[in-house]
Amino acid sequence: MNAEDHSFLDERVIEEVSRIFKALADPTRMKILYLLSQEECHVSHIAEMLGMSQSAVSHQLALLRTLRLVKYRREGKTLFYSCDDEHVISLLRQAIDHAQHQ
Amino acid sequence: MNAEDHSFLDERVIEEVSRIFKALADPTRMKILYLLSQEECHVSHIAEMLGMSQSAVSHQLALLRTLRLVKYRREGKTLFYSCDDEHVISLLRQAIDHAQHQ
DNA sequence: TTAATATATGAGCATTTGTTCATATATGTG
DNA sequence: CACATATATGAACAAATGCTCATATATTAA
Repeated sequence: MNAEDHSFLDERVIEEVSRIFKALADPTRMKILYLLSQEECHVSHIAEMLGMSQSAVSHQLALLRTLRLVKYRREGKTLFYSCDDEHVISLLRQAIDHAQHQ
Repeated sequence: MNAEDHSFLDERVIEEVSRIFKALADPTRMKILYLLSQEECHVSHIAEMLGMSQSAVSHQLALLRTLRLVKYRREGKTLFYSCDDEHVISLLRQAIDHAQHQ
């Protein structure tokens, strides 16, 4: 097969997919996304559930926000986060299912 | 929701899924896997197609081998690599499709 | 055996990443 | 207003990552 016969990937697509997989590749972010796929959570609840500092969780949420994988709503002093990309959750679920059944 | 009401993930599963997504998160490895999902390739062919050094490609192939995402067969001096995990290719394809249609 | 070719691998290095610590910002309360 | 609470954010730092360069290994041919 020669180069011209291949279906190549657009560099933009490669970067976009890379960003998504990078987001999913970190255990902390995986846990956060998995948690948020089950219920809307406020920041300190996530921190408590994962046994992590508020700061560490907040930094990771900022990253997930930048990637538009999560969104939030404010209720007084509290911010409630939830998933904002069902497709990414679907990828995560599939990978988890596969890892669990092997 | 309390901690005991959650479906938590086994740490082993989290690490396993993290390894898979880390493998997919790098543009070079994505390109290699995508190429190998289309055809069996020898190392220097991959290097040429991706415009990368033989060494860089070989290092990444070593990593993908460790994760059992690729396999190879020898033919003389040449090693032919191919994909060894259809599920991971499926995850990659889905992510690519999604990135392409948005 | 010597040389050539294909690939693998170790060391080194610059960049990226994920955390902590300290502090800033935003909202609500008295 | 002052203060408490919830969250965000910048700086710093250690660890992980991906490449290059030099060299090792494996196979084949002369």
